[in-house]
Amino acid sequence: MASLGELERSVMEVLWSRDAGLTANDLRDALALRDGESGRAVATTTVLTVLSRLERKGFVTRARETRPHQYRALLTREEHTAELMHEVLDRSSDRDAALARFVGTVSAGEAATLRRLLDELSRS
Amino acid sequence: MASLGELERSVMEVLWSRDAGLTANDLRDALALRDGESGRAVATTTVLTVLSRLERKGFVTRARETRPHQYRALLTREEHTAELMHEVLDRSSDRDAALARFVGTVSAGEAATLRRLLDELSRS
DNA sequence: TCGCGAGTTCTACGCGTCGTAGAACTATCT
DNA sequence: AGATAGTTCTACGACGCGTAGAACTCGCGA
Repeated sequence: MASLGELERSVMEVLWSRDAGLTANDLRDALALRDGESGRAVATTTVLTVLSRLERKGFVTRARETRPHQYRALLTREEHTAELMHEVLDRSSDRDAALARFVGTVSAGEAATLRRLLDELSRS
Repeated sequence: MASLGELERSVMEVLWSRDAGLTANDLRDALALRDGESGRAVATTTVLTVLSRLERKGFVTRARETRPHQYRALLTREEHTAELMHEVLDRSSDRDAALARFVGTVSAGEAATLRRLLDELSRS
């Protein structure tokens, strides 16, 4: 999976935080709000450029029917994260050893979460 | 953690595959062998450049005492992978949900591995 | 001790990506 | 048909990376 730049990531964050389709202007406004005073005020065309790139990279689809095109994320944030984790794992030659390292470094709470999830998995 | 380019990754692969310290020439040779006919024959200076960049990025240390400097990876490949997985997970706002997605998409064998690892974890 | 050669650092270029956005084009509504 | 909102095209500067020659340094052998 291609990786994301700073602004590209921010746009994805906004798209993930709302699951309705958003327009370029919605996104421009959301970005302006999100970063508040700190001052990321980008032009609408800028947003449109990154949206095109995100579309090309397969992160975003747009509805071309409606006139202000509606943009939405193809995957949920969690799906995206899971996919990235798999990708990282796939690059490792010894997946089990890597998993062992990973499990060895998760917090106690997350270990519990993992146990519960695996439990549910085996029960179904 | 900074990300790696193509050649940078190849160099790390070689360093990970042998745990002794390697010199730039060792690495040049190993890269030439690895890719066999397919023809990645890089100059020693090229290797040295990427080694410097890898050092700057914190992936590699070098022993400056010996004259042909000895380079070695700072982390094992598994540690590196685990760290990347954490990094990915840390970017997610809902870690548990992301973990759930991840667990939901691992193979049966890996699920078993995870159970065993978590078991060992709780036993210690 | 002095220079040679292996090894290292410096410098640089070309390409690709990303943030950035104006200019040019298109579609819609009145 | 014209104004206006929206979209695409084009472009530029910065930066990362592959690539490697040029310049420099250091230790060894004469």
